[in-house]
Amino acid sequence: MRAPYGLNILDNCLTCPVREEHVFCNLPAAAVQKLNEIKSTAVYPKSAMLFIEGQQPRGVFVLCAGRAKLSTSSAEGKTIITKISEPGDVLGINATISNRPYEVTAEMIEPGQANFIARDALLHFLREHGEVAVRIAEQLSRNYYTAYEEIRTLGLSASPSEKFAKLLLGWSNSTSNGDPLQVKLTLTHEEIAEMIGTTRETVSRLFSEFKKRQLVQLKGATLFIRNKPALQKMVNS
Amino acid sequence: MRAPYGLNILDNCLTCPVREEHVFCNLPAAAVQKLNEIKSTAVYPKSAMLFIEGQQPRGVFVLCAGRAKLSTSSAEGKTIITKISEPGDVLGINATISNRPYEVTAEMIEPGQANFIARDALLHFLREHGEVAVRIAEQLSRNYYTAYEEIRTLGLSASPSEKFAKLLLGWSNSTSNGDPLQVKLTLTHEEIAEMIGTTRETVSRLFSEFKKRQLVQLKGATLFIRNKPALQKMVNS
DNA sequence: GGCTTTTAGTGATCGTGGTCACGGGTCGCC
DNA sequence: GGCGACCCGTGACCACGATCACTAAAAGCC
Repeated sequence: MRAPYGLNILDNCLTCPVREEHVFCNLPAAAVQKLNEIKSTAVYPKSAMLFIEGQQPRGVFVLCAGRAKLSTSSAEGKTIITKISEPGDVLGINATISNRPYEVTAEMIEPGQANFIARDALLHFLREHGEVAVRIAEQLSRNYYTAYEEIRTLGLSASPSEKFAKLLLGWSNSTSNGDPLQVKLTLTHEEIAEMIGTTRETVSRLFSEFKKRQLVQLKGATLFIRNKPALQKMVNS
Repeated sequence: MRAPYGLNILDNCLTCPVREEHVFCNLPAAAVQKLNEIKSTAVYPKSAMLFIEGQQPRGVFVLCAGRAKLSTSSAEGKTIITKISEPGDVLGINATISNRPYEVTAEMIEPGQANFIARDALLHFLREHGEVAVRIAEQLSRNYYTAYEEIRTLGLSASPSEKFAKLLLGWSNSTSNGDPLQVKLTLTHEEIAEMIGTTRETVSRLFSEFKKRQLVQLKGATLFIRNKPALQKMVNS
């Protein structure tokens, strides 16, 4: 069976490959069973919005396939991307737990699939399954540390080149498959600019400069990191 | 009895004036009793460090008197102040709960007093008193939202004047005593600069400019906000 | 295959805010 | 009182990156 957008529907993406930070993985069978009852699965095209900054929290989304960008923007239209979420991530958890409006907008940047768990059902489920509630608390704590890192990056590193280098190193470390020195580029320069708080043109120039300085090399959509120590020295915080 | 630095020692600053966000206020008598057993009180001079960024978490500090600045700094010596903590605030809670190194440095900017609760004792106490654990979770969530606001400020508002206006408005809203249009200035220009990610000189110039534009007026150490709408229009995010 | 739309690269210009330098003011301390 | 440490104000200079403008390339789309 083929879903729209050439995507295979996954029967149950709650039972995902083990990744330590996955909130809903490696749970007791009873909990998984209950989760399957209260979740609903949907397929999303590229550019679909899972939720929008400022909306009342309806519940959480567990990303099964495809990636989503989390962003927030100002009245003047300037946008910052705070995170690129990958399959396994739980989106909207802070807003849902504390019952405040979603603080970010979640938009699919690839076609994908996600499970939705409504707020009421989730809270009820958490009360019954304390061990999952603990996982949620840990996730909240991790979110805080991630946000904190972002503050350090934005507040302490002055130059775009520094932030750019930090972003590249972050990508090379979190590379899911194989060689940590090659990174598949999937974002536009515009999106990269929104991640490091600069402009598209500056990102273009940074790529040129880094290539010229032999720090990186570009083959197709794959970026090879040629001089990791130099990059690390630029970051050096 | 007089403590050093002309400070009265407070017998029990856990029973503080009610402020909604105070984690340890308005607790059942049994919990307060237990807290008093596991806490220890100390007096700190100005510039004393409660804990330092990167240290293993020893426990939490409940600030009773005096204020502390929370800051983080980069290898090159650049520093950002993320928060000015007031009496009643609990410091070091994220690190202590998640057992990661303190992410900030807490330094007294006035002589003061704080209760210390060691990590083990606190965790044991939380297990016995679920209602306090819930308060802690709420506090963690608040911390996240505060951090998130900081990211928006740093990432979205380009100009120092915008961030400066936002800071002033924040102060005027959180003014503890009376008139929200007058603010007691207690930080040096240097510290203000570290809060909005700019330099001391720029802060000086911003004060001059805002005074010239009749936005604010300075009498001694008190700042009067003369044109709040104009300030809000500058922020406008 | 040719069309529009999106993404990338690059030059020219210009403003903002960082940096450096210096003078004056205030507080605390021997 | 006088000295030193720490703040605060302001001018001059300059580099960096935002903005604008335009072309080129690549990617969807009938």
